[in-house]
Amino acid sequence: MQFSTTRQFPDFLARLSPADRADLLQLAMRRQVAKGELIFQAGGAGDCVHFLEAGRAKIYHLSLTGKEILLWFCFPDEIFGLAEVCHGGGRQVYAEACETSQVLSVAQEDFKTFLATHAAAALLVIDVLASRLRILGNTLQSLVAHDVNERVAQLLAQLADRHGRRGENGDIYLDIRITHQEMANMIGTTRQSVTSALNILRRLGVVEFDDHHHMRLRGDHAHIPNSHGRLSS
Amino acid sequence: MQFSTTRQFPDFLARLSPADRADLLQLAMRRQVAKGELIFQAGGAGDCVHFLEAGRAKIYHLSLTGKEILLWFCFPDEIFGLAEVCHGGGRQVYAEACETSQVLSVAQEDFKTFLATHAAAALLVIDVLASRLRILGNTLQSLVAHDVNERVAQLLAQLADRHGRRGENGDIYLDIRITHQEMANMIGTTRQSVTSALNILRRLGVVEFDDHHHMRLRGDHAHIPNSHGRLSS
DNA sequence: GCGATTCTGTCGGCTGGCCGACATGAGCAT
DNA sequence: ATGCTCATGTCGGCCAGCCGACAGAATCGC
Repeated sequence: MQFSTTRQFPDFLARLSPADRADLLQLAMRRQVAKGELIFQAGGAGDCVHFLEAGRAKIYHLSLTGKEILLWFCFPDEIFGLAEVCHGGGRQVYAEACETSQVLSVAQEDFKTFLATHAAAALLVIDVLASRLRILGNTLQSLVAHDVNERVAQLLAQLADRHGRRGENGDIYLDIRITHQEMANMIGTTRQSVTSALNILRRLGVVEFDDHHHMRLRGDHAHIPNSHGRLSS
Repeated sequence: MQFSTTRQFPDFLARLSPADRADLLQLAMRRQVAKGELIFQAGGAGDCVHFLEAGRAKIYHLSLTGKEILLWFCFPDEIFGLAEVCHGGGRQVYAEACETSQVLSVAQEDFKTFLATHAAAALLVIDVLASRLRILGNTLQSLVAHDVNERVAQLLAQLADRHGRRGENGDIYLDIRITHQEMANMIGTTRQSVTSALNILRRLGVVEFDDHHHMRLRGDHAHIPNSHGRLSS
Protein backbone atom coordinates (compact mmCIF):
# COMPACT_ATOMS: atom_id res chain seq x y z
CA MET A 1 0.00 0.00 0.00
CA GLN A 2 2.85 2.31 0.80
CA PHE A 3 2.81 5.09 -1.70
CA SER A 4 5.92 6.63 -3.13
CA THR A 5 8.16 5.15 -0.50
CA THR A 6 10.30 2.22 -1.51
CA ARG A 7 9.01 1.32 -4.90
CA GLN A 8 8.51 -2.37 -5.25
CA PHE A 9 10.34 -3.44 -8.35
CA PRO A 10 9.93 -7.09 -8.74
CA ASP A 11 11.49 -6.97 -12.18
CA PHE A 12 13.88 -9.74 -11.59
CA LEU A 13 15.62 -9.93 -14.93
CA ALA A 14 16.52 -6.28 -15.04
CA ARG A 15 18.18 -6.44 -11.66
CA LEU A 16 20.24 -9.48 -12.46
CA SER A 17 23.85 -8.79 -13.34
CA PRO A 18 24.52 -9.14 -17.09
CA ALA A 19 26.70 -12.17 -16.55
CA ASP A 20 24.14 -13.93 -14.38
CA ARG A 21 21.41 -13.05 -16.82
CA ALA A 22 23.33 -14.55 -19.67
CA ASP A 23 23.84 -17.74 -17.69
CA LEU A 24 20.16 -17.91 -16.88
CA LEU A 25 19.01 -17.28 -20.42
CA GLN A 26 21.04 -20.23 -21.57
CA LEU A 27 18.76 -22.47 -19.55
CA ALA A 28 15.55 -20.96 -20.80
CA MET A 29 13.02 -21.91 -23.43
CA ARG A 30 11.24 -19.03 -25.11
CA ARG A 31 7.56 -19.29 -25.87
CA GLN A 32 4.84 -17.06 -27.24
CA VAL A 33 1.44 -17.07 -25.57
CA ALA A 34 -1.70 -15.51 -26.95
CA LYS A 35 -4.05 -13.29 -25.01
CA GLY A 36 -6.24 -15.31 -22.73
CA GLU A 37 -4.03 -18.37 -22.93
CA LEU A 38 -2.98 -20.07 -19.72
CA ILE A 39 0.72 -20.28 -19.01
CA PHE A 40 0.13 -22.75 -16.24
CA GLN A 41 -2.82 -23.79 -14.15
CA ALA A 42 -3.69 -25.15 -10.76
CA GLY A 43 -3.18 -28.86 -10.56
CA GLY A 44 -0.24 -28.76 -12.94
CA ALA A 45 3.17 -30.09 -12.05
CA GLY A 46 4.87 -26.77 -11.46
CA ASP A 47 8.16 -27.88 -12.92
CA CYS A 48 9.19 -24.57 -14.44
CA VAL A 49 9.91 -21.04 -13.33
CA HIS A 50 8.81 -18.38 -15.77
CA PHE A 51 9.90 -14.93 -16.77
CA LEU A 52 7.82 -12.47 -18.66
CA GLU A 53 9.83 -10.93 -21.46
CA ALA A 54 7.03 -8.90 -22.92
CA GLY A 55 3.30 -8.54 -22.41
CA ARG A 56 1.24 -8.78 -19.27
CA ALA A 57 0.04 -11.71 -17.24
CA LYS A 58 -2.10 -12.24 -14.21
CA ILE A 59 -1.71 -14.77 -11.43
CA TYR A 60 -4.89 -15.84 -9.72
CA HIS A 61 -6.62 -18.39 -7.60
CA LEU A 62 -9.87 -19.83 -8.82
CA SER A 63 -12.46 -20.74 -6.23
CA LEU A 64 -14.82 -23.65 -6.65
CA THR A 65 -17.58 -21.25 -7.50
CA GLY A 66 -15.55 -19.84 -10.34
CA LYS A 67 -14.56 -16.72 -8.45
CA GLU A 68 -11.23 -15.39 -9.55
CA ILE A 69 -8.89 -14.05 -6.89
CA LEU A 70 -6.22 -11.97 -8.53
CA LEU A 71 -2.98 -12.20 -6.60
CA TRP A 72 -1.00 -9.99 -8.89
CA PHE A 73 -0.22 -8.74 -12.31
CA CYS A 74 3.07 -9.59 -13.91
CA PHE A 75 4.86 -7.08 -16.06
CA PRO A 76 7.92 -7.47 -18.27
CA ASP A 77 11.11 -8.71 -16.65
CA GLU A 78 9.26 -10.17 -13.72
CA ILE A 79 9.62 -13.70 -12.50
CA PHE A 80 6.57 -15.80 -11.69
CA GLY A 81 5.51 -19.31 -10.84
CA LEU A 82 8.26 -19.28 -8.27
CA ALA A 83 6.46 -20.26 -5.13
CA GLU A 84 5.25 -23.62 -6.35
CA VAL A 85 8.52 -24.50 -7.94
CA CYS A 86 10.55 -23.77 -4.86
CA HIS A 87 8.32 -25.46 -2.42
CA GLY A 88 6.93 -28.30 -4.46
CA GLY A 89 3.48 -29.81 -4.32
CA GLY A 90 2.21 -28.64 -7.67
CA ARG A 91 0.56 -25.47 -8.84
CA GLN A 92 -2.18 -23.90 -6.84
CA VAL A 93 -2.77 -20.87 -8.98
CA TYR A 94 -3.39 -19.95 -12.57
CA ALA A 95 -1.23 -17.77 -14.77
CA GLU A 96 -2.92 -16.25 -17.77
CA ALA A 97 -1.62 -13.89 -20.42
CA CYS A 98 -3.61 -10.67 -20.49
CA GLU A 99 -2.22 -9.87 -23.89
CA THR A 100 0.10 -11.57 -26.34
CA SER A 101 3.26 -12.22 -24.40
CA GLN A 102 6.72 -13.69 -24.58
CA VAL A 103 7.54 -16.07 -21.79
CA LEU A 104 10.84 -17.64 -20.81
CA SER A 105 10.72 -20.92 -18.94
CA VAL A 106 13.43 -22.60 -16.92
CA ALA A 107 13.14 -26.10 -15.53
CA GLN A 108 12.95 -26.34 -11.78
CA GLU A 109 16.13 -28.35 -11.38
CA ASP A 110 18.11 -26.13 -13.68
CA PHE A 111 16.92 -23.10 -11.79
CA LYS A 112 17.89 -24.53 -8.44
CA THR A 113 21.35 -25.34 -9.69
CA PHE A 114 21.59 -21.87 -11.11
CA LEU A 115 20.68 -20.34 -7.77
CA ALA A 116 23.10 -22.57 -5.91
CA THR A 117 25.93 -21.34 -8.12
CA HIS A 118 24.89 -17.69 -8.37
CA ALA A 119 24.59 -16.31 -4.88
CA ALA A 120 23.58 -12.82 -5.98
CA ALA A 121 20.69 -14.24 -7.95
CA ALA A 122 19.54 -16.25 -4.97
CA LEU A 123 19.53 -13.12 -2.84
CA LEU A 124 17.53 -11.39 -5.52
CA VAL A 125 14.98 -14.17 -5.53
CA ILE A 126 14.71 -13.83 -1.79
CA ASP A 127 14.20 -10.12 -2.19
CA VAL A 128 11.44 -10.62 -4.74
CA LEU A 129 9.66 -13.21 -2.62
CA ALA A 130 9.95 -11.07 0.47
CA SER A 131 8.55 -8.11 -1.39
CA ARG A 132 5.58 -10.09 -2.60
CA LEU A 133 5.00 -11.45 0.84
CA ARG A 134 4.72 -7.92 2.11
CA ILE A 135 2.36 -6.94 -0.63
CA LEU A 136 0.13 -9.92 0.07
CA GLY A 137 0.20 -9.16 3.76
CA ASN A 138 -0.87 -5.63 3.03
CA THR A 139 -3.64 -6.83 0.78
CA LEU A 140 -4.81 -9.12 3.50
CA GLN A 141 -4.83 -6.41 6.08
CA SER A 142 -6.58 -4.00 3.79
CA LEU A 143 -9.17 -6.64 3.01
CA VAL A 144 -10.26 -7.14 6.58
CA ALA A 145 -9.72 -3.66 7.94
CA HIS A 146 -11.08 -1.36 5.25
CA ASP A 147 -14.35 -1.02 3.45
CA VAL A 148 -14.72 -1.27 -0.29
CA ASN A 149 -14.28 2.43 -1.02
CA GLU A 150 -11.01 2.64 0.82
CA ARG A 151 -9.75 -0.52 -0.77
CA VAL A 152 -10.40 0.88 -4.20
CA ALA A 153 -8.56 4.07 -3.30
CA GLN A 154 -5.64 2.08 -1.98
CA LEU A 155 -5.56 -0.05 -5.08
CA LEU A 156 -5.31 3.06 -7.22
CA ALA A 157 -2.46 4.30 -5.09
CA GLN A 158 -0.72 0.98 -5.39
CA LEU A 159 -1.12 0.89 -9.16
CA ALA A 160 0.06 4.46 -9.41
CA ASP A 161 3.08 3.55 -7.38
CA ARG A 162 4.06 0.64 -9.53
CA HIS A 163 3.02 1.83 -12.96
CA GLY A 164 2.20 5.49 -12.92
CA ARG A 165 4.20 8.30 -14.46
CA ARG A 166 4.34 11.57 -12.63
CA GLY A 167 3.56 14.72 -14.62
CA GLU A 168 5.30 18.03 -13.90
CA ASN A 169 2.24 19.35 -12.09
CA GLY A 170 2.43 16.48 -9.65
CA ASP A 171 -0.43 14.55 -11.16
CA ILE A 172 0.07 10.90 -11.85
CA TYR A 173 -0.84 9.30 -15.13
CA LEU A 174 -1.75 5.67 -15.40
CA ASP A 175 -2.23 4.05 -18.76
CA ILE A 176 -2.62 0.42 -17.88
CA ARG A 177 -5.77 -1.16 -19.10
CA ILE A 178 -7.65 -2.80 -16.31
CA THR A 179 -11.33 -3.52 -16.03
CA HIS A 180 -13.51 -2.93 -13.02
CA GLN A 181 -13.95 -6.65 -12.78
CA GLU A 182 -10.21 -7.18 -12.51
CA MET A 183 -9.93 -4.53 -9.87
CA ALA A 184 -12.74 -6.19 -7.99
CA ASN A 185 -10.91 -9.49 -8.16
CA MET A 186 -7.82 -7.87 -6.71
CA ILE A 187 -9.52 -6.43 -3.67
CA GLY A 188 -12.18 -9.02 -3.04
CA THR A 189 -15.32 -7.23 -4.02
CA THR A 190 -17.74 -7.02 -6.91
CA ARG A 191 -17.68 -5.22 -10.21
CA GLN A 192 -20.57 -2.99 -9.17
CA SER A 193 -18.94 -1.88 -5.97
CA VAL A 194 -15.78 -0.89 -7.82
CA THR A 195 -17.78 1.11 -10.31
CA SER A 196 -19.54 3.04 -7.62
CA ALA A 197 -16.37 3.58 -5.58
CA LEU A 198 -14.58 4.97 -8.63
CA ASN A 199 -17.43 7.32 -9.27
CA ILE A 200 -17.29 8.58 -5.73
CA LEU A 201 -13.58 9.24 -6.17
CA ARG A 202 -14.27 11.00 -9.41
CA ARG A 203 -16.86 13.22 -7.85
CA LEU A 204 -14.40 14.06 -5.12
CA GLY A 205 -11.93 15.11 -7.77
CA VAL A 206 -9.31 12.59 -6.76
CA VAL A 207 -9.25 10.85 -10.07
CA GLU A 208 -10.13 11.66 -13.65
CA PHE A 209 -10.51 9.57 -16.74
CA ASP A 210 -9.17 11.23 -19.84
CA ASP A 211 -10.03 9.87 -23.25
CA HIS A 212 -9.68 6.13 -23.22
CA HIS A 213 -8.92 4.39 -19.98
CA HIS A 214 -6.13 6.79 -19.10
CA MET A 215 -6.38 7.61 -15.48
CA ARG A 216 -5.15 10.76 -13.86
CA LEU A 217 -4.64 10.98 -10.13
CA ARG A 218 -4.68 14.48 -8.73
CA GLY A 219 -1.26 15.11 -7.25
CA ASP A 220 -2.50 16.79 -4.12
CA HIS A 221 -4.77 13.90 -3.39
CA ALA A 222 -2.38 11.22 -4.43
CA HIS A 223 -0.90 10.62 -1.02
CA ILE A 224 -4.14 10.43 0.82
CA PRO A 225 -4.74 6.75 0.35
CA ASN A 226 -1.22 6.12 1.53
CA SER A 227 -1.63 7.51 4.97
CA HIS A 228 -4.69 5.34 5.15
CA GLY A 229 -6.84 8.29 4.25
CA ARG A 230 -10.46 7.89 4.82
CA LEU A 231 -12.69 8.78 2.00
CA SER A 232 -14.62 11.00 4.34
CA SER A 233 -17.52 9.21 2.78
CA MET B 1 -5.45 -25.01 3.23
CA GLN B 2 -4.43 -28.31 1.75
CA PHE B 3 -4.91 -30.91 4.36
CA SER B 4 -2.58 -33.80 4.91
CA THR B 5 -0.81 -33.28 1.64
CA THR B 6 2.62 -31.71 1.67
CA ARG B 7 3.02 -30.57 5.21
CA GLN B 8 4.32 -27.07 5.42
CA PHE B 9 7.34 -27.18 7.67
CA PRO B 10 8.70 -23.74 7.96
CA ASP B 11 11.02 -24.84 10.74
CA PHE B 12 14.08 -23.37 9.26
CA LEU B 13 16.66 -24.23 11.87
CA ALA B 14 15.83 -27.91 11.95
CA ARG B 15 16.28 -28.23 8.22
CA LEU B 16 19.60 -26.49 8.12
CA SER B 17 22.61 -28.78 7.89
CA PRO B 18 24.49 -29.04 11.20
CA ALA B 19 27.50 -27.24 9.81
CA ASP B 20 25.45 -24.38 8.42
CA ARG B 21 23.51 -24.15 11.63
CA ALA B 22 26.68 -23.87 13.64
CA ASP B 23 27.90 -21.08 11.38
CA LEU B 24 24.63 -19.25 11.73
CA LEU B 25 24.46 -19.58 15.50
CA GLN B 26 27.84 -17.92 15.73
CA LEU B 27 26.29 -14.75 14.35
CA ALA B 28 23.29 -14.78 16.64
CA MET B 29 22.40 -13.03 19.85
CA ARG B 30 20.14 -14.92 22.20
CA ARG B 31 17.40 -13.12 24.04
CA GLN B 32 14.55 -14.00 26.34
CA VAL B 33 11.17 -12.36 25.80
CA ALA B 34 8.26 -12.46 28.18
CA LYS B 35 4.70 -13.28 27.23
CA GLY B 36 3.04 -10.32 25.58
CA GLU B 37 6.33 -8.58 24.87
CA LEU B 38 6.98 -7.28 21.39
CA ILE B 39 9.98 -8.69 19.55
CA PHE B 40 9.73 -6.02 16.94
CA GLN B 41 7.05 -3.63 15.81
CA ALA B 42 5.86 -1.77 12.75
CA GLY B 43 7.88 1.33 12.13
CA GLY B 44 11.05 -0.23 13.48
CA ALA B 45 14.22 -0.50 11.48
CA GLY B 46 14.03 -4.17 10.65
CA ASP B 47 17.72 -4.75 10.94
CA CYS B 48 17.58 -8.27 12.32
CA VAL B 49 16.30 -11.66 11.31
CA HIS B 50 14.94 -13.73 14.15
CA PHE B 51 14.63 -17.37 15.01
CA LEU B 52 12.38 -18.79 17.63
CA GLU B 53 14.25 -21.26 19.78
CA ALA B 54 11.43 -21.95 22.17
CA GLY B 55 7.98 -20.56 22.84
CA ARG B 56 5.39 -19.21 20.50
CA ALA B 57 5.06 -15.90 18.73
CA LYS B 58 2.56 -14.25 16.47
CA ILE B 59 3.15 -11.97 13.54
CA TYR B 60 0.43 -9.47 12.82
CA HIS B 61 -0.57 -6.27 11.16
CA LEU B 62 -2.30 -3.63 13.19
CA SER B 63 -4.87 -1.49 11.48
CA LEU B 64 -5.46 2.10 12.40
CA THR B 65 -8.60 1.13 14.24
CA GLY B 66 -6.62 -1.24 16.40
CA LYS B 67 -7.75 -4.32 14.56
CA GLU B 68 -5.17 -7.06 14.65
CA ILE B 69 -4.62 -9.10 11.50
CA LEU B 70 -2.78 -12.26 12.38
CA LEU B 71 -0.54 -13.33 9.54
CA TRP B 72 0.86 -16.36 11.25
CA PHE B 73 2.01 -18.08 14.34
CA CYS B 74 5.65 -18.90 14.80
CA PHE B 75 6.71 -22.10 16.46
CA PRO B 76 10.12 -23.27 17.60
CA ASP B 77 12.86 -23.44 14.97
CA GLU B 78 11.05 -21.10 12.66
CA ILE B 79 12.55 -18.02 11.13
CA PHE B 80 10.65 -14.73 11.14
CA GLY B 81 11.07 -11.06 10.41
CA LEU B 82 12.57 -12.12 7.15
CA ALA B 83 10.51 -10.22 4.65
CA GLU B 84 11.38 -6.77 5.92
CA VAL B 85 15.01 -7.56 6.34
CA CYS B 86 15.43 -8.88 2.86
CA HIS B 87 13.55 -6.20 1.12
CA GLY B 88 14.26 -3.19 3.28
CA GLY B 89 11.99 -0.33 4.08
CA GLY B 90 11.44 -1.05 7.74
CA ARG B 91 9.00 -3.23 9.59
CA GLN B 92 5.37 -3.26 8.65
CA VAL B 93 4.20 -5.87 11.09
CA TYR B 94 4.39 -6.68 14.75
CA ALA B 95 5.92 -9.75 16.33
CA GLU B 96 4.75 -10.59 19.80
CA ALA B 97 5.60 -13.47 22.09
CA CYS B 98 2.50 -15.47 23.00
CA GLU B 99 4.39 -17.05 25.87
CA THR B 100 7.83 -16.73 27.35
CA SER B 101 10.19 -17.41 24.48
CA GLN B 102 13.82 -17.65 23.49
CA VAL B 103 14.70 -15.69 20.41
CA LEU B 104 17.88 -15.66 18.36
CA SER B 105 18.66 -12.53 16.39
CA VAL B 106 21.05 -12.09 13.50
CA ALA B 107 21.93 -8.73 12.02
CA GLN B 108 20.72 -8.16 8.50
CA GLU B 109 24.15 -7.74 6.98
CA ASP B 110 25.56 -10.77 8.71
CA PHE B 111 22.64 -12.81 7.53
CA LYS B 112 23.05 -11.71 3.95
CA THR B 113 26.70 -12.61 3.99
CA PHE B 114 25.82 -15.91 5.52
CA LEU B 115 23.34 -16.64 2.75
CA ALA B 116 25.78 -15.59 0.09
CA THR B 117 28.30 -18.09 1.39
CA HIS B 118 25.90 -20.90 2.22
CA ALA B 119 23.95 -21.75 -0.90
CA ALA B 120 21.91 -24.51 0.71
CA ALA B 121 20.71 -22.11 3.37
CA ALA B 122 19.69 -19.59 0.74
CA LEU B 123 17.65 -22.22 -1.04
CA LEU B 124 16.03 -23.08 2.24
CA VAL B 125 15.11 -19.46 2.84
CA ILE B 126 13.57 -19.37 -0.60
CA ASP B 127 11.64 -22.49 0.22
CA VAL B 128 10.33 -21.01 3.44
CA LEU B 129 9.32 -17.76 1.80
CA ALA B 130 7.65 -19.57 -1.07
CA SER B 131 5.75 -21.72 1.35
CA ARG B 132 4.49 -18.72 3.27
CA LEU B 133 3.55 -17.00 0.08
CA ARG B 134 1.36 -19.94 -0.78
CA ILE B 135 -0.20 -19.96 2.63
CA LEU B 136 -1.00 -16.27 2.44
CA GLY B 137 -2.40 -16.70 -1.04
CA ASN B 138 -4.64 -19.44 0.24
CA THR B 139 -5.74 -17.32 3.15
CA LEU B 140 -6.57 -14.55 0.76
CA GLN B 141 -8.57 -16.78 -1.48
CA SER B 142 -10.39 -18.33 1.42
CA LEU B 143 -11.19 -14.90 2.75
CA VAL B 144 -13.01 -13.71 -0.32
CA ALA B 145 -14.49 -16.97 -1.50
CA HIS B 146 -15.80 -18.62 1.64
CA ASP B 147 -18.16 -17.66 4.38
CA VAL B 148 -17.18 -17.53 8.01
CA ASN B 149 -18.20 -21.08 8.86
CA GLU B 150 -16.12 -22.57 6.12
CA ARG B 151 -13.17 -20.39 7.00
CA VAL B 152 -13.27 -21.61 10.55
CA ALA B 153 -13.40 -25.20 9.37
CA GLN B 154 -10.46 -24.61 7.06
CA LEU B 155 -8.51 -22.97 9.81
CA LEU B 156 -9.00 -26.00 12.00
CA ALA B 157 -7.81 -28.23 9.20
CA GLN B 158 -4.77 -26.04 8.69
CA LEU B 159 -3.91 -26.05 12.38
CA ALA B 160 -4.42 -29.80 12.53
CA ASP B 161 -2.10 -30.16 9.58
CA ARG B 162 0.67 -28.15 11.12
CA HIS B 163 0.33 -28.99 14.77
CA GLY B 164 -2.00 -31.91 15.24
CA ARG B 165 -1.06 -35.41 16.28
CA ARG B 166 -2.97 -38.25 14.73
CA GLY B 167 -4.36 -40.86 17.10
CA GLU B 168 -4.58 -44.53 16.14
CA ASN B 169 -8.29 -44.23 15.48
CA GLY B 170 -7.66 -41.58 12.88
CA ASP B 171 -8.74 -38.70 15.06
CA ILE B 172 -6.49 -35.71 15.29
CA TYR B 173 -5.52 -34.13 18.57
CA LEU B 174 -4.62 -30.50 18.84
CA ASP B 175 -3.26 -29.09 22.05
CA ILE B 176 -2.28 -25.61 21.05
CA ARG B 177 -3.82 -22.86 23.05
CA ILE B 178 -5.57 -20.39 20.87
CA THR B 179 -8.45 -18.08 21.70
CA HIS B 180 -11.48 -17.46 19.57
CA GLN B 181 -10.30 -13.90 19.20
CA GLU B 182 -7.00 -15.06 17.74
CA MET B 183 -8.74 -17.38 15.35
CA ALA B 184 -10.98 -14.52 14.31
CA ASN B 185 -7.93 -12.38 13.66
CA MET B 186 -6.49 -15.08 11.45
CA ILE B 187 -9.50 -15.41 9.20
CA GLY B 188 -10.81 -11.88 9.22
CA THR B 189 -13.95 -12.16 11.26
CA THR B 190 -15.18 -11.49 14.76
CA ARG B 191 -14.87 -13.36 18.00
CA GLN B 192 -18.60 -14.04 18.12
CA SER B 193 -18.72 -15.53 14.66
CA VAL B 194 -15.90 -17.92 15.50
CA THR B 195 -17.68 -19.00 18.65
CA SER B 196 -20.86 -19.77 16.79
CA ALA B 197 -19.07 -21.51 13.93
CA LEU B 198 -17.20 -23.74 16.36
CA ASN B 199 -20.43 -24.62 18.06
CA ILE B 200 -21.98 -25.56 14.75
CA LEU B 201 -19.02 -27.82 14.05
CA ARG B 202 -19.34 -29.32 17.47
CA ARG B 203 -23.00 -30.06 16.98
CA LEU B 204 -22.13 -31.68 13.69
CA GLY B 205 -19.70 -33.90 15.54
CA VAL B 206 -16.70 -32.73 13.54
CA VAL B 207 -14.85 -31.44 16.54
CA GLU B 208 -14.84 -32.03 20.25
CA PHE B 209 -13.28 -30.21 23.12
CA ASP B 210 -11.92 -32.50 25.78
CA ASP B 211 -10.95 -31.16 29.15
CA HIS B 212 -9.07 -27.95 28.70
CA HIS B 213 -8.68 -26.52 25.24
CA HIS B 214 -7.64 -29.81 23.79
CA MET B 215 -9.32 -30.20 20.51
CA ARG B 216 -10.16 -33.44 18.83
CA LEU B 217 -11.01 -33.57 15.16
CA ARG B 218 -13.01 -36.56 14.11
CA GLY B 219 -10.88 -38.53 11.68
CA ASP B 220 -13.65 -39.25 9.23
CA HIS B 221 -14.55 -35.61 9.03
CA ALA B 222 -11.06 -34.31 9.07
CA HIS B 223 -10.68 -34.11 5.32
CA ILE B 224 -13.91 -32.39 4.65
CA PRO B 225 -12.67 -28.86 5.04
CA ASN B 226 -9.78 -29.74 2.81
CA SER B 227 -11.75 -30.63 -0.25
CA HIS B 228 -13.41 -27.30 0.25
CA GLY B 229 -16.27 -29.09 1.89
CA ARG B 230 -19.34 -27.07 2.47
CA LEU B 231 -20.69 -27.17 5.92
CA SER B 232 -24.05 -28.08 4.50
CA SER B 233 -25.19 -25.28 6.68
C1' DG C 1 -8.94 -19.20 49.13
C1' DC C 2 -10.96 -14.62 46.64
C1' DG C 3 -11.17 -10.93 43.52
C1' DA C 4 -9.78 -9.44 38.92
C1' DT C 5 -9.23 -10.34 34.46
C1' DT C 6 -9.91 -12.75 30.40
C1' DC C 7 -12.47 -15.98 27.62
C1' DT C 8 -16.79 -18.14 25.97
C1' DG C 9 -21.70 -18.22 24.78
C1' DT C 10 -25.94 -16.03 23.07
C1' DC C 11 -29.14 -12.64 21.42
C1' DG C 12 -31.08 -8.61 18.36
C1' DG C 13 -30.61 -4.68 15.64
C1' DC C 14 -28.51 -2.59 11.88
C1' DT C 15 -26.07 -2.23 7.53
C1' DG C 16 -22.41 -2.87 3.97
C1' DG C 17 -22.26 -4.77 0.10
C1' DC C 18 -23.56 -8.96 -2.73
C1' DC C 19 -26.56 -10.34 -6.23
C1' DG C 20 -29.69 -10.08 -9.84
C1' DA C 21 -31.54 -7.17 -13.44
C1' DC C 22 -31.46 -3.98 -16.96
C1' DA C 23 -29.88 -0.04 -19.87
C1' DT C 24 -26.40 2.37 -22.22
C1' DG C 25 -22.10 2.78 -24.50
C1' DA C 26 -17.58 1.41 -26.66
C1' DG C 27 -14.95 -1.58 -29.45
C1' DC C 28 -14.62 -4.92 -33.13
C1' DA C 29 -15.82 -7.83 -37.03
C1' DT C 30 -18.27 -8.64 -41.22
C1' DA D 1 -24.11 0.16 -41.31
C1' DT D 2 -25.38 -3.70 -38.43
C1' DG D 3 -24.93 -6.71 -35.27
C1' DC D 4 -22.19 -8.93 -31.40
C1' DT D 5 -19.53 -8.80 -27.42
C1' DC D 6 -17.88 -6.83 -23.51
C1' DA D 7 -17.41 -2.88 -20.15
C1' DT D 8 -19.71 0.56 -17.49
C1' DG D 9 -23.50 2.70 -14.77
C1' DT D 10 -27.48 2.42 -11.65
C1' DC D 11 -31.09 0.62 -8.76
C1' DG D 12 -33.47 -2.32 -4.92
C1' DG D 13 -34.04 -6.37 -2.37
C1' DC D 14 -31.98 -9.18 0.76
C1' DC D 15 -28.94 -11.35 4.04
C1' DA D 16 -24.31 -12.54 6.26
C1' DG D 17 -22.11 -11.01 9.65
C1' DC D 18 -20.56 -6.91 12.49
C1' DC D 19 -21.40 -4.61 16.70
C1' DG D 20 -22.93 -3.78 21.34
C1' DA D 21 -24.58 -5.80 25.33
C1' DC D 22 -24.70 -8.91 28.92
C1' DA D 23 -24.24 -13.32 31.54
C1' DG D 24 -21.63 -17.25 32.84
C1' DA D 25 -17.21 -19.77 33.04
C1' DA D 26 -12.48 -20.26 33.31
C1' DT D 27 -7.88 -18.61 34.50
C1' DC D 28 -4.55 -15.77 36.74
C1' DG D 29 -2.39 -13.32 40.53
C1' DC D 30 -1.73 -12.88 45.22
